[in-house]
Amino acid sequence: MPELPEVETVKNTLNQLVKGKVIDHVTVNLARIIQRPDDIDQFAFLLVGHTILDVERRGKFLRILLDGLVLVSHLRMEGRYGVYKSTDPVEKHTHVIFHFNDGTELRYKDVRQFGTMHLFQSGEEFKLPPLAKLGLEPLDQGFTVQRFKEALQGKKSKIKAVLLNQAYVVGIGNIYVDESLFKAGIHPEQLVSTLTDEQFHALHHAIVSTLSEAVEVGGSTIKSYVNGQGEMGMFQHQFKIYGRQNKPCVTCGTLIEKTVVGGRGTHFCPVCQTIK
DNA sequence: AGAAGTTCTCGGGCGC
DNA sequence: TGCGCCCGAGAACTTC
Repeated sequence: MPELPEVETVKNTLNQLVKGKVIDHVTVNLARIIQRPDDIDQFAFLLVGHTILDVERRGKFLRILLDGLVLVSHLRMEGRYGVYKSTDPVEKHTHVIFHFNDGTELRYKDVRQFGTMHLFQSGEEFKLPPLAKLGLEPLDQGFTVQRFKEALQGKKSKIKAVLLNQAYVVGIGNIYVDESLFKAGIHPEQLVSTLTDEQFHALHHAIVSTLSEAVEVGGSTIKSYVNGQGEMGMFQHQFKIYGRQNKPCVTCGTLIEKTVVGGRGTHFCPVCQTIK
């Protein structure tokens, strides 16, 4: 489900909904979600009595900051958070519940069960997986064309595969990579080593503008994504290439094609996106 | 039936 | 030979 704009939106809504709440106890219904510590009872025990101070984002990960602890959460394909009253019926696929001392609770639902949670002592989270070795934040001030180019320097793969690799630039997934490559006029299979300076500039601009515009409208909802308040994103209405196979390109009218690149469904315009 | 917004691991290949 | 890097395939799971 979520790429950077969706996770950013979840972060914002969680900050409105759970900041300052104190955890009374934690229920784990599906052990595989909890990656750290190994023991889910220990995971639940460690969180008791702690207060949520803030929610931040690193790439596609949420960092839920508590006093002395950090919960690192990845939604993978279909993970979602919601705040409920403790008396509300628990919906199917609810795997983790953080019960607060005010009669509300934060619930994590995940139909496909791919999501992960790692609990760390504050400050430890960046030294270890999954946050260690993540790439540049594309919406940070420091994400310049120069640094973007340096991050991709020496890579021999296709540009789409490299952009999806979170070790170089974080937050870009299958929707925004196709949208960004279309906007920059670059074919998804062009090798990084052959990109011109002009293409790096165009791609940098396309990534930043596409992600920014998506954040502004709350991300994209294809089928399941909602923010922490159950609201859908709106950016899917602005897709120019993703999911538009066999429809005319908005620029030239040529029918958009769909192939597989790096194992992922890939949409592109065969006229606007040529390999240079 | 096959694909879905993600990422990890594995085996194999290449270049230095 | 060893290492690093890269690729593709398959895996994790449920729903449509």
